[in-house]
Amino acid sequence: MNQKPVETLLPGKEPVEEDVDQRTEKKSSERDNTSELSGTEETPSTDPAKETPAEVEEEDRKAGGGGEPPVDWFEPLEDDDDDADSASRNDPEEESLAGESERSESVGGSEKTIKKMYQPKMPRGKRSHPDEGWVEWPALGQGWKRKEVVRRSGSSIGQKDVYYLSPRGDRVRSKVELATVMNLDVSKFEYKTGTFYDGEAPPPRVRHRIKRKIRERSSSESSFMEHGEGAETPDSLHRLTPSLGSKGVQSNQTNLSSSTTFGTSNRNEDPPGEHKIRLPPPSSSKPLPFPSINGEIGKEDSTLICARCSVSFTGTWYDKQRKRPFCPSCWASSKSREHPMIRFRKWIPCGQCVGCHNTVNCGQCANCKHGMQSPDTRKRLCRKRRCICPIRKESGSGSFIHQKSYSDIPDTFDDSMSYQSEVTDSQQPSLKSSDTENFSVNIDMEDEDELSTDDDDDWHKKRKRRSCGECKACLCRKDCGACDFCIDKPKFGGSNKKRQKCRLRQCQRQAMRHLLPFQMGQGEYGADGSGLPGRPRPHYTYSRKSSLKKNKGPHFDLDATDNEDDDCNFQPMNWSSSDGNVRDNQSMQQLNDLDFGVRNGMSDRVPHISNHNSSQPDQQKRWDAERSHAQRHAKEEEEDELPMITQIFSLADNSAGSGMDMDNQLIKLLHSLRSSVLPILWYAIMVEGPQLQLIQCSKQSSMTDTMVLIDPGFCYQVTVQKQPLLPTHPLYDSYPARLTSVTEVVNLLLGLEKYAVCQGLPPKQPLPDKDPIILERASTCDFLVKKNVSICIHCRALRGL
DNA sequence: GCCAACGTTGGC
DNA sequence: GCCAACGTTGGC
Repeated sequence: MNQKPVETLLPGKEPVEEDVDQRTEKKSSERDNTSELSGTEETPSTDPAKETPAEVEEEDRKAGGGGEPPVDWFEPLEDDDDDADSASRNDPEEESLAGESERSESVGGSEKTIKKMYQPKMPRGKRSHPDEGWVEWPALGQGWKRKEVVRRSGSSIGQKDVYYLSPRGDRVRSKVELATVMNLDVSKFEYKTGTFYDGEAPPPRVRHRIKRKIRERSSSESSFMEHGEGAETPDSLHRLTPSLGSKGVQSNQTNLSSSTTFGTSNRNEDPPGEHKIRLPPPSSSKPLPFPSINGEIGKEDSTLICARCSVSFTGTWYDKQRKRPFCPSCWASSKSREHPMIRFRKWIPCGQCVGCHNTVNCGQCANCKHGMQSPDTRKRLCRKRRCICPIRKESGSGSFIHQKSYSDIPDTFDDSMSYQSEVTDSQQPSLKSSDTENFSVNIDMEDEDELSTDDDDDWHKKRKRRSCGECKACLCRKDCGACDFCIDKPKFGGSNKKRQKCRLRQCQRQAMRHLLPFQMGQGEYGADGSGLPGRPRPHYTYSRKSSLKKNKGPHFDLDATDNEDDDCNFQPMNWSSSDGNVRDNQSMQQLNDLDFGVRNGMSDRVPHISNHNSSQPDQQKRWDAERSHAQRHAKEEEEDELPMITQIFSLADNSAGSGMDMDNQLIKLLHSLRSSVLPILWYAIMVEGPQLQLIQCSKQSSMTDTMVLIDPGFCYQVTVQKQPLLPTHPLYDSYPARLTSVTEVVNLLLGLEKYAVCQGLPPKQPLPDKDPIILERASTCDFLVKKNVSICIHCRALRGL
């Protein structure tokens, strides 16, 4: 059966789902497949890591199952081999295959996918052209096209996503979207296959495909295979992936030597063909009634009664909670999805110890005898060949908790782990069967360590590196609903083009800068945004070194890299949108805030201009600069004739001590203001604090330098040219102390329009024409005076008027 | 160099 | 099945 590797491999590579009927419609893709498959099939035989042809055949046998019912197209063993090969050498063929992989996204590329899975470490190939791979799909109507894309990396590698393309060019990703685009009832449309059905919906498919393992490569694994033991190697025994078990189940029917892993005495109960369920490894760890005794394993094939169907069976199959015995059939039927989160960690033998180097079964130990005498397909590793790696023992003290990995482990993980435990209970006396949790974590941790330096780990980190998980933005779970990214989201009625996380939720430390809720800092912080929080934009080489260098500005050491103080440095920021309703723009006041924010704190209503020395030239120049700056921006806005809504916000440093609820209340008010008509050219923005600010953006307004600041408690303050009005200002007497509604805000804004800014006092002595006019103000200047009054009484008093 | 767009992948 | 959102690409 090994003479025709193509035939034996093909079934294993067949996508388990549908596709049979589809293939006729994918002729073009199949043509590609033909040539690529030839490359695929050759991989095992050309694998230099295989020592002998016999070993290659052994692998083929395992992979192909010798004509057994189709197995999953993710053949872990092959994958392992290939991975091992990848780890131990640079396989030129692999490179060529990578190229093939790049072309294998379209329909019918399933077979090719097997190759893709073999090279998850390969850098992502060139993305296929969006126009490629589409197949006319008349089932949906004239002009519709369909395309299948196989995920090329990640833990869901190999998974197929189906897309449809409407005649109008709408790209549909799901049934929901399809319903939207077609505006038809698609309830009888099977999205995956692209067909309509009559009557009852087709029964849910039993997915043969398991979650693929990925990132499962290690040199130790490779070296292990070099022992030439094929299926009998500790490696195979140590596999956790159920798919391997399936392989074992399938292959054991034709080849005892390959029936190594975890088949059970009742494996024949596996449903055949389409309904054949890949069974998990048998359980033997806590709280099984047949734990290892003195390292002995072999009680597993005792008779149990299935808690579901009452059928007696042999083995140690339990439900996923491991509380009740489940026969394999019920176990399988209880699994709609196999270990979605499992990374298929392995116990990876060191490959160096005496046990690992021993390639000959002693034939005397209990495990050897068990293998020879028991029909149980589980082949247990000869005790003389167990890994006795001292490193493993040193680290096997039960202190392996690896929170992240462990937290990812679903309850179903036990099923896999039990097998691991079965193998290692005796191997690792310190790990009792009751140490299931630690044990499972142990494995994961160990694997993490093993793989910590490979690209795979990099991949994982890469995917996760945009979130520190600690900053307030990361902890925030609620979308603001107002930023451009939120607006883009379908749930907010957007077109889902940007597909980015809410700007307020972008990690303040690790998100790319352009995703952070500011861009205004560009001018203030330098064109490259140096000094701003967040990661610099990538240059697609992801060589952060050069980028981070730029990040070290003089004002802030916000190389966010991991500065725990980042939050404290968080600056007011804004975001932009190209969607029209929210537009990238600059708040003049906000720009000024960069300098004066601290002095302008909500809690401080004491004027910072404490005396008439405010007339000092530097003070006046600063004001002038502010005014000039603000007016310049206002002019730009007006020239653009586009509504300006600048949002500035930070979840960092909630100095008011209010919780997220209060923040949210403030955001709600912001939203209400945004959806309301405010007095002309008043805009609501959110800034650090958080603080809601109402700003007048028109230089034509007498309130151009006036802001209303609302804190999370809805208390407000009015500032003019960054200086707060004294609490004694009569304005405050006319309005409630807290602005809790749009109406109250609007009333205040309307009231402000009745005021003008105190003009202060002109210099006593006329200055040369070219000199700037320096105004003086009293320390108690009202700033805002009625429009028919140009100078407040305090300034007048200062001059003795 | 920026950024809109979107392929892709993780997670529920 | 669907959504969220990360990372990359190509156009500008």
